[in-house]
Amino acid sequence: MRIKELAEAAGVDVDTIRYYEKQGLLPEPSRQENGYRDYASAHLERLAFIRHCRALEMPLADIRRLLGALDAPSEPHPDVDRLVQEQIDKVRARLKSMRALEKQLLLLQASCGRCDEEGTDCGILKELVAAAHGEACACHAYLAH
Amino acid sequence: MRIKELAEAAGVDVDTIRYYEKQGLLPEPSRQENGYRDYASAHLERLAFIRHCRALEMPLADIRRLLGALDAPSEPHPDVDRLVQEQIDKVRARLKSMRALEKQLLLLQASCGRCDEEGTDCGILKELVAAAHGEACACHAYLAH
DNA sequence: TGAAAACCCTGGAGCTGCTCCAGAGTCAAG
DNA sequence: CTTGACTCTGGAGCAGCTCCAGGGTTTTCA
Repeated sequence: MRIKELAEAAGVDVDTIRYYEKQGLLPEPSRQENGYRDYASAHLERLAFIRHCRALEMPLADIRRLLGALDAPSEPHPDVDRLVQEQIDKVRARLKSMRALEKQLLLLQASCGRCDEEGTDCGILKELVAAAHGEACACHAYLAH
Repeated sequence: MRIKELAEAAGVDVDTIRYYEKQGLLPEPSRQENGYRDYASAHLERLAFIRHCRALEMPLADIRRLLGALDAPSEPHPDVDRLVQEQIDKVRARLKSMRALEKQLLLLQASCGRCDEEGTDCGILKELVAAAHGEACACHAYLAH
């Protein structure tokens, strides 16, 4: 399989494949006589695994560990459980702050008094300035990242 | 005010201030005789505004536009409203995918059969491999970003 | 008084996870 | 035999910072 075939099969960019190889996530494939990379089905499997983990927003470093666990199936891999838990925690923290974010933005939007046409006295800008001034601004408190 | 004072007043890193200056978000302050930056309270105000917008996760380019609107209060600024709306849309899309993410991760976690101690037959890894194989995997469908 | 600590400057590299580009080689179709 | 599609490598670019090296300045305190 040449790189473009693999890319299409996995639904990723050709460059991404080469990037994963450079990062040590995908093993170097054998080469054809002309120097082109020559992939086997094992590569597609591994690439699909990586993409699935990425869809779960795991960082590449974590995926590397999972792959290591996959490669040594008979050894204990206490990391796996923890990685998933950490990922869940990350996602939940992010969810919380995104919900606060949405609320703030909606408030902000509501404060706008049709500034598009009038061109003056924009409620949104006023609100942002006031909020930046601080005392009454809750955002900075609970939007900490 | 020297840069560290400003940084502490706004709760940002000194480097971040210099970065904003380089990016044209913060006007260049005057300099003391020794070449140190010398900030006025207007800088603090502007920096607080920027940080507030960043807390709402607006990209710097959008903030630049808002600042432009602030600097020309008598002119019409039809962008402001739209920027806020776009930001709301972004946040909502992200919320949706994060919720799906959380669900997937919880399913994944539930599939683990105490692999930490046994060291073999990790349900999570099996699940990830199976999911990567594809047919029954919903993640890739609705986690598209 | 003098030394050490803490601050400031600039320019540039590093982080993540790709994506894109230049410049060159290879291969198949018309 | 030319055109177009593919491949290779190495490196730059994106966002939004953060950190570092190598130098100068100011403050502190013994």
